[in-house]
Amino acid sequence: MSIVFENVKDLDLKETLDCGQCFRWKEREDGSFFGVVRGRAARAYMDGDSLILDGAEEADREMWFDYFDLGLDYGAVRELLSRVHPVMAEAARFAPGIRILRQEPFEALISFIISQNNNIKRISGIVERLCEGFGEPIRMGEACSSRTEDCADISGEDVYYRFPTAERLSALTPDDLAPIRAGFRHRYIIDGAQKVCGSEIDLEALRDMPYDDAKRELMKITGVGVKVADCTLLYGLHRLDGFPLDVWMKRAMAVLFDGMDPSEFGEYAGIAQQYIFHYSRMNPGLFE
DNA sequence: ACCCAGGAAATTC
DNA sequence: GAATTTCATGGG
Repeated sequence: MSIVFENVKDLDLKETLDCGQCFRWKEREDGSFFGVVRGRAARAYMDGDSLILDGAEEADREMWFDYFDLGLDYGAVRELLSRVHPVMAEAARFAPGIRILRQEPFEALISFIISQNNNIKRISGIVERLCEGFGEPIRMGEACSSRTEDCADISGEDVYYRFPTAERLSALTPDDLAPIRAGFRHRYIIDGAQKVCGSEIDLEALRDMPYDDAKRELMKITGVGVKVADCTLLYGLHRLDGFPLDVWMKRAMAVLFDGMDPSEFGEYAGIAQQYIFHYSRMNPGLFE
């Protein structure tokens, strides 16, 4: 079984899945990508302007549509942003197939807690070990309903794992997380899980809250500062006005944009940020 | 050995 | 309060 979305514009899977916004998609030998989203596993590839999701079920069509943000005209957004600054136009032209994914809020939160003072390759490894160690097993194309381990690895089929729930992670100790080798971030992960599942923080409520209020909520978590909060809002809650400033972005804004204020990018600043981040990271010579 | 990695907390000045 | 150090881990 598979899902096809026809006439998809402005989507390049490599640019979108390998630009530092998500950490669970793996590129295969044939150029397709395998990933797990909201407990659904799929293999994604483009055929012309059709997006194919092998292993996905028709019942999840809307979920996948939302995940790839297919309802937004990124061509129009690119034109809008490109008028703000010539370097912005250049960055958008460099990777016009980037889209901002609608990831699960909790997954985005934990992933970007892990991202601090870390590199993308190692972040992916830690996230993978976190899922394999503490996530529910599923199988290609069908969510595994069993809550025990014995659904895994009986048939010889490959087994995949959901991102762990806040409930599961909230019950752990830092030592329990030793196998994922995230070091000092272990207690941050646990604190985030505890505040989310103890309803101290309602992630869904952050969707329609003034941006700065939502950000302050997230920063109640130990290990969540300004940048991780911005990433959680942009990638997990699709707050496209968010503008995470990491070392690359600070340098880019200072050097390439002459200290311009990000708010000048308007309601789609977060998309601008992603074009600029990717453009900078792929062209480090710009800063020598 | 040293430095850096999509930072933030803890400590010091 | 602002500046500096520390925090695990792995790769260059």
